[in-house]
Amino acid sequence: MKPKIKDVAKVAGVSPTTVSRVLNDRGYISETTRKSVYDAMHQLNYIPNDLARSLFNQRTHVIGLIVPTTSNPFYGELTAAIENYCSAQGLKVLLCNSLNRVDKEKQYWEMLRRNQVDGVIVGTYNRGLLDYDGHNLPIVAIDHYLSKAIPVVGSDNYAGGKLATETLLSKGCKHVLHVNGPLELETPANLRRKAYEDVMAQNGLPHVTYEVPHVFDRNEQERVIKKMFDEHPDVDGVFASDDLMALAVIREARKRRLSIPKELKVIGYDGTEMVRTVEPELSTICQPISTIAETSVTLLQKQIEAPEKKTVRETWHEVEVFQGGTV
Amino acid sequence: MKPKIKDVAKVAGVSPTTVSRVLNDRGYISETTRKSVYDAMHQLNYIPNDLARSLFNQRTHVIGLIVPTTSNPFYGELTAAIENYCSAQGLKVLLCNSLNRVDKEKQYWEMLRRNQVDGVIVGTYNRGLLDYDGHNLPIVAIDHYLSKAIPVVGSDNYAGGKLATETLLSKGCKHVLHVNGPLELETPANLRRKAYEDVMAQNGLPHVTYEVPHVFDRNEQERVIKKMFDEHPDVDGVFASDDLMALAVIREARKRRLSIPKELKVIGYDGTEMVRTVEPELSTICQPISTIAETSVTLLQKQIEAPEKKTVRETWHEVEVFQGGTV
DNA sequence: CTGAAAGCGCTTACAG
DNA sequence: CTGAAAGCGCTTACAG
Repeated sequence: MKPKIKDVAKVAGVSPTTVSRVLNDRGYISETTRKSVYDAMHQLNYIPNDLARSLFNQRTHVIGLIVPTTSNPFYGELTAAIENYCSAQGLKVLLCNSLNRVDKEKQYWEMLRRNQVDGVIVGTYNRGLLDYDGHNLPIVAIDHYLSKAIPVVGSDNYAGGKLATETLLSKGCKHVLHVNGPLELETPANLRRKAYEDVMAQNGLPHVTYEVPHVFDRNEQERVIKKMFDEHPDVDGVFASDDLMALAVIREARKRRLSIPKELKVIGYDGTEMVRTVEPELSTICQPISTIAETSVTLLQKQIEAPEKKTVRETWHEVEVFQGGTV
Repeated sequence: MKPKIKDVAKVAGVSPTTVSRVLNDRGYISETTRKSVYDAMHQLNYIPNDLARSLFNQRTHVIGLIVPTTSNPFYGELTAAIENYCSAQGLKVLLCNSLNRVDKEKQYWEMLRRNQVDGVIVGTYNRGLLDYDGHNLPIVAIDHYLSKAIPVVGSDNYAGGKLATETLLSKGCKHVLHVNGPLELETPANLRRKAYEDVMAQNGLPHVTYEVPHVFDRNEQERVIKKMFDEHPDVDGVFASDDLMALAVIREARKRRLSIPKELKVIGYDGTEMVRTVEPELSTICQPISTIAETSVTLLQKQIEAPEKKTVRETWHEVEVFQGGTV
């Protein structure tokens, strides 16, 4: 079967200890034995068993990544960015698509622990699911407040919401509405709404937010958007809390024969490569996905290396407005 | 630190052997000891160490998944579908985004072996990268021929290409062109082109295929598409080998003030949820992504359970045409 | 510079 | 019905 360290040792004419030493480049080894060990490894096509190493070292170099689903372009890109950065750092990622379902997420947490992951990056939130503090597992959250102790990374949602709203107003909108996903207070994304409301208030304008309770439900989204147009026939600007929502708004607007950006201006949030490719017309607030990915991984690594050290609690990255043609 | 089986045994007043037995539900255990073991496990908040189990069992229940990148909607959805089905089967997935780079893919293969994965699902191909036959690792490929022995799963590319081309012709197109990705012979996706050529020939029409050599390069894609329009001003139908390409064609057509579908008809391939949501107008050939995902996992599991048994070499799933408004 | 021994946390024959 | 022992493939003190 698969050659093990013992086999390599036999071929090289040394002890397993020595083979392990050259493998890990630890201690003094004479050049000649080092060479003969390497030769033996090549000859046998030896591949170390990371399970055994991890068991001993109490370190797997595996992290868990929990996202709602890689089907969503934002999370698909975030996942790619995180995994890529991890692989450059020698970290491996165990992927978990929670589908925002409590039962699935719970199961994933247990699975990750059983597999002794060194840490986990979470892009979901299920209230009260986990005793997030009563653990000793390094965790970094993306755009979700899990607990007082867990670092959060994301785009500067407040600045983004402000930028979006101000962009609409600066283009002459008078009646700006906002569509958002589920308004849980734990989501920093909620700051997008807050910023919208603040800016509107500062300009002496009323604000109205429409909520799509179940985020990946297309029909419900459509229903809410229709309602929005029905209740506000005079709307001239919409800030959608993500690009898919913005595109849905645009589709509905077209059905109603509203010309964009003349009669209605629309701006989204996220600015994924995907949406930018498929619909370059869409004006949006771009999140720096790869920066968010790198920061999350780096913060996680710091926690892994030095669990006792305090880490930065919140990291918000700058956003940019992308001027497409819908604003 | 973390409680181990020994700690549970001590609390329950039994031997580690017995704890292991109730954990694995193997052999006869009296109800009373079973209960006391469970109680001890709860009390200590015991979580089994899968590393140790895997080391002994020579089975990790982890598989590797290699895709170009989850940023791409097709692979993002495929990844989600595969991971989901896996998790329902008690399998975990180690994600690898190869970015179609030989060096990365090579590194991933080694990583997966070191981690003792039970098998791997591959959605990429790098010619001659691996001695695909000189291994004993269960592998399933998605839409790529890796070697004579490795099962391939995908959509019925030939039928899809035929359907696409026939749809265009049936709508009255006379001058149909085809845009495709890199034309490696190893890709069954090449059958999409073959089908296009065959159908055109059967109808006594000339066929011209444009190739975009580097698949995820937007600029190059644009360049090729421009060239296509320049060289064929009389084109009235385009079959693009994937939806993103089709959307790029449509964008260029709009720039050239061609009205769709009146003057130009366009049909794509893939039919991801994403594109269907963002651009429901696009007519396309839909691949049954979740069926492909399930078949791949199932085939892999069969190989894992019974490595000596022959598996089906090729599995092609039916496609469907989606009639949007671009055809 | 190199090796024998013990141990990472689990499981499974083998006894009893 | 239950336990002591050996072993999965590695690594690291500890001797020499």
